Amino acid sequence: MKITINDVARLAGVSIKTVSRVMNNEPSVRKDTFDKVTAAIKQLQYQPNSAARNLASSRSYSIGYVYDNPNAYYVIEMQRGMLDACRKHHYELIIHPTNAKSPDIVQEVLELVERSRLAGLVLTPPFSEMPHLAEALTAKDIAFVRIISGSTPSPKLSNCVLVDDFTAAFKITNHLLELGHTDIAFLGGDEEHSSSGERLAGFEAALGKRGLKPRPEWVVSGSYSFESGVARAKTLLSAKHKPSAIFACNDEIAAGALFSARLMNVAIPEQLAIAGFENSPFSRQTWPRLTTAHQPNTTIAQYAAELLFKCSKKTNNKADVKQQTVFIPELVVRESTSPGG
Amino acid sequence: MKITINDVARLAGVSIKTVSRVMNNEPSVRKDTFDKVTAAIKQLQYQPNSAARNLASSRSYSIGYVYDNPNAYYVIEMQRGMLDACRKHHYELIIHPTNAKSPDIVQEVLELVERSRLAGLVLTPPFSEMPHLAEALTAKDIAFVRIISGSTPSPKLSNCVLVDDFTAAFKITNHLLELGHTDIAFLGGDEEHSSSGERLAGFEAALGKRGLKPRPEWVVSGSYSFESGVARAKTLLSAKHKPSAIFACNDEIAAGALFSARLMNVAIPEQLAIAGFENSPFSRQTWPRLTTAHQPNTTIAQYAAELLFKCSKKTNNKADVKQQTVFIPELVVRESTSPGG
DNA sequence: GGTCATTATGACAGCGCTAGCCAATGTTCA
DNA sequence: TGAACATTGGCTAGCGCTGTCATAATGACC
Repeated sequence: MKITINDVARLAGVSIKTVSRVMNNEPSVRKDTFDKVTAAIKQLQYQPNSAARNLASSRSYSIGYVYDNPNAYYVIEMQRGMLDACRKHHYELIIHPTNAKSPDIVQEVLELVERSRLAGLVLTPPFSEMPHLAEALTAKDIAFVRIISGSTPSPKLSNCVLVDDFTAAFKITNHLLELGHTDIAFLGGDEEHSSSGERLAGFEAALGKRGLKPRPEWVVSGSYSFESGVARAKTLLSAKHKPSAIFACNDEIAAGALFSARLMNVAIPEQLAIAGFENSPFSRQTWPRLTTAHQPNTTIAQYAAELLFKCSKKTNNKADVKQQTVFIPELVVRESTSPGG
Repeated sequence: MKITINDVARLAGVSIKTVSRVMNNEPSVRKDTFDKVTAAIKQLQYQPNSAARNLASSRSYSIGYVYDNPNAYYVIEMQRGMLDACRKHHYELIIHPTNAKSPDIVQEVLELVERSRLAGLVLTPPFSEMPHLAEALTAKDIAFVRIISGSTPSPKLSNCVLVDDFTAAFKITNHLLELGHTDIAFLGGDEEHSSSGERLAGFEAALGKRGLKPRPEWVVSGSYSFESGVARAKTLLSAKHKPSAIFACNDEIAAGALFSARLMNVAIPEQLAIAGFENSPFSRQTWPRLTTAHQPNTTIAQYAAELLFKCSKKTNNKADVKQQTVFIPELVVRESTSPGG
């Protein structure tokens, strides 16, 4: 009942070895041979036995996604993207939620790779921002791709997918400036995340371009949480001189700020414009809905996984992998900054 | 470098086969032999090569989680629980997000099982509520465990983990009744989810026990979304005779209702008590925070996976698997119903 | 103590594929 | 035309484990 490589070989009129060559994208297979085999594979709906492949080649056809992120939407979208890439390339995705602050985190990840014989890893913050983890993986010759905040490709950032938080923040700030706001407050996220710093830099740059400077008391650090947004907005809006707009470092903070504003009878967006970041479902569940920056997480993750496959496949030379792609989150204008949406 | 079954056998002074027996919990291994082998495994930190096991036994050590649920928190918690169980039993979890409404969904799931050689599946709604899927899996002799809404074990529900939405809804309603509310409105979820019906039944039962009946116009169906909560609460609160409490079928609906109430200057909980369901992070990000029912998703999922392992393991007789466990979500009282929390 | 039933253990053959090598063909280009 | 190269097949040999079956150890019983 089960279709083996033998059946494919027979149907295609070639040897097992050649089918294997095709399956593994090995070079030196003529185009027409390749097509014949591909057709046979398709016709028989041949699915290679991955256990046998893994065993024989002593490498696995699965990649790992290590995460530690309270933002469920983010995680779901990331794994969705990786899964899409995996399906295309007949890989499997092994997910591994864990505690990033564990002291043995490096060891744990290495063990994961060994135990599940992973072909590589996709790392998101905070794992992608751990230099010692990257070093350990490199030392063990384990392929990995990092998704990190950044705007300028550099040799140091090889095998990275960059998300340009700077430019996105610049765009959001610019949007607020174009609406006539100059008194803009910035509510940062956790400072250990580089994304928060990048977004602040983008904010400052946009102001600077117009000869403006942020008021120091309006650049308030905190954490990426609803509560943190509530508290900071309350303070800002209680002051004598109030900002006319708030740029929150993510949607949760923005929702918190919005909440405080409502409680204090501040009309949104008439008296106060609020912008978030992420375009999480959350940003559509406030009222007014939040202007935000859309991060195409699924696409980013898919791209990262594809990059990983390139790195780990023997047929590719590693030289061309050093290229870096930069994703720029898009501005999404909604009612929290602009009455019409 | 890599430790194989050979190393363990040598260290324990037994044959490879005996180590294999121990690894697979096969019967007829003497206690002292078992201990010797176990010690050796531990000492060497032996990790069996799953590819080899799969190949040799032509069954896999991985289970699948098929889902289609917009609620990211739910999905994350479920997969977390399954993953915990998998780690314990040296299984792997294959996640498979898909579209439940696809016409070929049964075929798709069957192919997934075949392709990834899954040992079994854990199904959550809506997949767990598809009779034709269950039939197809049974016909193909594929092990699966369903997580469904229900309160009474029955032979029909073999290999099910039940979540007692009825009793939880009863508890929530009772909580509102105890606070003195009698004018309670019910905001339902999507009607195709049996959970919504179960919760309504629990609501009605609690009222009935006190000789009360729900007012028909206060039992409003809709969907499990924020917007649906906003709209329905607005209608309710615009009527001449207003409810003094709202039982929303999930936290999103409750948050929407809360939002409408605030807009209409209805004080929470003084003029209107609101309760949700799920205890999602969402329920802590409103203000006041939501009274809700905590569904221990991670535990439920872990339990379901364990049950699946029992079903699919050859060493167990299937008779004892028919037992059904019922999880009852716990009442969590917060400020949206009771001023002090 | 001997016989038989039972349990515990081991030898051996693969699971379905890949790897590496060499030989046998084309195919190309000087 | 010949040499160099690209393409394919045919072998052999596993990968690390499990299944099957034979064998050895143990126990029960008269």
